Amino acid sequence: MTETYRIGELARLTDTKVVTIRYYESIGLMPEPERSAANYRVYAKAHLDRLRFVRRCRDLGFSLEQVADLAALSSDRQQSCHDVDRLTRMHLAEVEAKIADLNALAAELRNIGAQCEGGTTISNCRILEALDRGRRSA
Amino acid sequence: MTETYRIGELARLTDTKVVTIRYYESIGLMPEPERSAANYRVYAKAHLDRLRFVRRCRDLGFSLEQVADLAALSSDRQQSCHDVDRLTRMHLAEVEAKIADLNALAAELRNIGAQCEGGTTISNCRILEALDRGRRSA
DNA sequence: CTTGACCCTATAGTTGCTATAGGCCGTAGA
DNA sequence: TCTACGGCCTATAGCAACTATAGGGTCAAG
Repeated sequence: MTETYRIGELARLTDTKVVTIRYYESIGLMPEPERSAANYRVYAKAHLDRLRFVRRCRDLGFSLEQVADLAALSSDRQQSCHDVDRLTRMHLAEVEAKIADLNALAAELRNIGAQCEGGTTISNCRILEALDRGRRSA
Repeated sequence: MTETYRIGELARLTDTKVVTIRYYESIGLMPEPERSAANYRVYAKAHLDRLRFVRRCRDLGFSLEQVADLAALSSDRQQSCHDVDRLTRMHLAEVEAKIADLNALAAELRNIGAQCEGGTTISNCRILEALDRGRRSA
């Protein structure tokens, strides 16, 4: 009745590699499952749920530590929602900062790339000159 | 006349940590400098130039491997500029892809965060419900 | 002559996995 | 019955790009 899964099935169901699941277990992010007579890991539905939660958080860019925090929070149903909200906001702020950084970077790369009009040899490559900015005085 | 630098000066001039400079040397990205009688590294202007180039490329998000490629290209002054241009374009494409990813992610986080209107406890936290999407059937 | 800032090497830790070696389990075909 | 195959097991090492630590040598100033 209570259906169980072996590690390979769990991996397929969650689009996770088998080694990654074992890794999550090793760092305490996944609880240790039962073992079969042959010492195979035997997972229950709760493990599948947990792994899906972890993967979804990872897809959203949370670090493993943040995922662990979120998971811990979610299991304490009496607690205030406040910390979850805070974690989410902080993460969003990080993501937005990274986007800003990358946008600036992309602009600069476009700028640098535009210097190259099919120039001839390295000796007068304007891209390298741009990369060298601050190296030679002019 | 030919001015020299010790590793700490080089670090200060390029805003790089001392250990990082040694690390660059260990992976062949920085050439091995002369040594003083006391076995201190003694750098010349060329090393400063090289390190500035490396740091600038890193700031622009190139991987160490890409930096090594760019440096190798830039030293062969007869060669065509084509490869430099290609590397830069490829990198720009990667950066743009990452920006797109992060934008999607930020949108989702904002969406999730908007669910929380100061809800009370974890047991009815809408953020966690959103993170659980796909876990419970409904 | 000792304090303190600097330098040296070598090794281990970080994050989030991935890869490899070496071996057991269970079943299906010859 | 043997054997080949996929799946499972543990343990360890490797990836990027550093950072941190331990345990020591050097050198100029007070």
